[in-house]
Amino acid sequence: MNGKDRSEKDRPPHPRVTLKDLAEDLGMSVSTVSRAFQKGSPISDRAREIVLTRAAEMDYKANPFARSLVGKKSRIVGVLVSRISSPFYYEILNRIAEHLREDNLTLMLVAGEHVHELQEGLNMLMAYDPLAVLVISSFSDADSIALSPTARNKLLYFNRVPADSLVLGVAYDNRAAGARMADYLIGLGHRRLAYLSSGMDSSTDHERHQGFSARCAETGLNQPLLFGTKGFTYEAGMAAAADVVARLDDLDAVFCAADILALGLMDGMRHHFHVSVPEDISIAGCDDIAMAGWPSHSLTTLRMPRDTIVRELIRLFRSIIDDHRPSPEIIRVAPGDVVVRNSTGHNVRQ
Amino acid sequence: MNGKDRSEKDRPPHPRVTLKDLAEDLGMSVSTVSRAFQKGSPISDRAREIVLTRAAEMDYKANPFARSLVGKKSRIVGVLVSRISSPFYYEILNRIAEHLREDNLTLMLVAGEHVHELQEGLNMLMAYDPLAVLVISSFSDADSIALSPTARNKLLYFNRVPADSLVLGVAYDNRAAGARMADYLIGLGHRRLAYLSSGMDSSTDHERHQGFSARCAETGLNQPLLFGTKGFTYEAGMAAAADVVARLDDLDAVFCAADILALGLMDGMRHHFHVSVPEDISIAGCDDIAMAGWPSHSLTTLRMPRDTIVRELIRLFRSIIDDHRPSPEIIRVAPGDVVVRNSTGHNVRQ
DNA sequence: GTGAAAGCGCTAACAG
DNA sequence: CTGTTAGCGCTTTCAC
Repeated sequence: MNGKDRSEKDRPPHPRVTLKDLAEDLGMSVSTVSRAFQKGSPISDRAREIVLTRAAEMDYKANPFARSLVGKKSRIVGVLVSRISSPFYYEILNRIAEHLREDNLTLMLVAGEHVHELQEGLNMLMAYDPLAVLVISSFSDADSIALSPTARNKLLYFNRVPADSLVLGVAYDNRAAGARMADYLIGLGHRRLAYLSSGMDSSTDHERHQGFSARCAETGLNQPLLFGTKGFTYEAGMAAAADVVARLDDLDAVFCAADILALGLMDGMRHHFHVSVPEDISIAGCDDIAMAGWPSHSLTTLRMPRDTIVRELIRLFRSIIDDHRPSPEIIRVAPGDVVVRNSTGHNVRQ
Repeated sequence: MNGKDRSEKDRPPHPRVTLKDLAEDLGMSVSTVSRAFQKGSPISDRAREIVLTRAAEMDYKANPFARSLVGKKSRIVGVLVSRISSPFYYEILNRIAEHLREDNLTLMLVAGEHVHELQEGLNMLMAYDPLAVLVISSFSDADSIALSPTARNKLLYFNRVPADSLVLGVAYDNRAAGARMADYLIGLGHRRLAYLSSGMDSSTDHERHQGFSARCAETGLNQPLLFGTKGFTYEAGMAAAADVVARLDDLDAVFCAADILALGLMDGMRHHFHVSVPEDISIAGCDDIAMAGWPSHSLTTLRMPRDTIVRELIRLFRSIIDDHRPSPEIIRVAPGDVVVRNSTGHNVRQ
C-alpha cells in the first residue's frame, strides 16, 4: 500500500489526520511539521505559524501513543483511590482532575477495595509510564502495595502515609488534632474522657487517638476510655451508643474519630437511649463535614483545613510532574480551630 | 534483573523489558514471542508456555503505547463526570472502575464544571482512541458538547440523557417517580400539593416535576404550586423554607426534587419557623439517600433502584466495549417503592 | 533552518 | 508453525 491516495474508502475506522497528512498538505517535510509542535526546536517563526494554523484548520491531533512511544514520557498521571472512605476524596479527585486538564495531562484512575486489586491496577497503570501517581487512602492497604523502584519515586501519598518515611506525602497532623480536642474538652471542665474509634486500621484514627490520649496524660488525667466500632459510618457510630451508654456514669465527654461516627453516636444516644446531648454527655467529632452544621445535630468538631491540604497536595504533585521532585518527606498540615456548637457543654455533673 | 548500561547521573528512565529482550533471551523471534500474547495466533502450545513463563520471570510488560499504535485500538475507556452533583456518581465511578480492571482496561477520567472544560477534556480523551466513553451528568452541559461522529457512537449517557434520541443512555424513569409520589400524597388525603425544584437545568428535576404535575392533573387536582431554589443542596432546601412558610395555609404537602433539598427544607421549617412536620405539612423527597433514614429526619421518600440502574449501565457499557454496540436508545429504569417514614402523614387539616 | 533517515516496541501480513 | 519484513505516527539525530 502506498500512503499517497486519500480516498475515503481506504480506511473508515481511522479518519485521523496524521503529521504526514499535514506535511503533504503543506508541502513540507514531516520533521519540520513535527518541530512546530516541539517547544525548543529549530524552526523559523514563519514556518511554525503556518503549520500551527493549518493544523488547527485540519483539526490535527497528535497521536499520543506515537508520541509516548518515541519520546518515552507520557502525558498521563495516575490516581489510586483505596476504598470510598469519604466524599472528601472525590472532591480532591475533582480538583486534581481540573488542574491536570489545564496542563494538558490526562488522568488514569485506579480504584479498588483490596490490596491485590490496587496492586493489579497499579501495575496496569505503570505500564503507561505515568509522570506521577497519587495515592489517596486512609487505610493501611496502600502500604502493602509492592513498589518497583521506578514506581516508588513517582508516588505521592495523600492523607494516609506509610510508616516508611522514605516517601513523599501530604497529611493532616492528626495527633495535633487529637490534642487540640482534648484541650478543648478539658477546658470545658470534663475530666472523664473517652475516644470512639472506627476500629479500622486507619492511620487517621490511630493518630487522633494517640494525640488525644497523650494530651490527657500530659494534663494528668487518666487514659481516656476507648470504645471501638466497625467502620467509618453513621451506623457504626449509632451501634456504639449501647457501649457508651453502659459507661455513661463514668463519662463526661466522647471524642469521635470522625464526624460521621459522632453523628451516628449522637442519634443512637438520643433516639435509642433517650440520653440528652450535651446535658448528659458531651460529644465531639472531627473534620467538620457539612452535616455537622445541620441544626438537627449541631455537632462540635474540629475544622480540618481542606484548602490548605489540597493546595499542598497540588503543589507537590505538580513538582513531581515537572520533575522537580522534592525530597521524600511527609508534609503535615496543622488542624484548624474547634468549631463550637451545641453538642458539647460545660461539665455540670460533678 | 537486566544488566544494561547504568550511569547514575543519567536518568534511568527506561529499565523496561521489551519483547525483543525476551526474544533474545529465549533465542526466538520477536513475532513468535508476540504471538504468545495474542489470543488466536498460530503458535504451538509449547512455545507459548515457554514464552509466558519466561515473561513472568523477567517481569515483561507489553508497552501499551506500541500496542495501540500498531493495533489502532487502545485498552482505554473514558469517563466524563460533569459537576460533583452527588456521591452516587462516585459510587458508580468506583463500580465501573472495578469492572474495567477485571477486563484489563484502564480508565481515563475527565472531570469539569463547565462545557468548555468538558469539551477540552473529551478532546484529549478522544486522542487516546478510547473503546467507549461514559458520560455521567444530570445537567444540560453535557448536551452541548460537540461530538465528532467517531465520538458519537462511543458515548453512553448515564442519568442525564440528551433530548436527541439518537444516543445510547441509561436513566431513571423520573416521570414515573413524580407520578408515584403524587399518588402516594394524594392517597394520604392531601389535595393542595407543591413541588420544590432545584432551579437547576437538570433533566431529573424537570422530569420529576412533569410526572408529579401530570398525575395531579389526571386526578383532577390543581397544578401543584411550584417553588424554586438555587441548587441541589441542603442549604438551598433550607433557603426555600421562607417561601414555603409564606404559603403554608394553602398547602398540604411538598414533594422535593431530591432528598437533600427535602432535608434542608425540613430543617428550615422546623428550626427557623417552628413549623411541625408532618403535623403542619407533609414533606417528601426522592432518591432515598442514607440521611433520609436518620431518626433525626425520618424522611418519606422514593427509593430509586440503584443496583438495577448500575447493572444496566455496566451491561451496556460492556457491550460497547466489546463492539456489540446496541442500537441507540434510552433505557428507562422504573422507580422503586415509596419509603414511608415520619415526614408525611394523613391530611387532618381540612 | 530544513529534509532524510533511523528507530521507539509492537503486530500483522508475508513467506518459508 | 516459525522467522522475516513492513510499517503504526511520531521525535530526533544527522547531514545539508
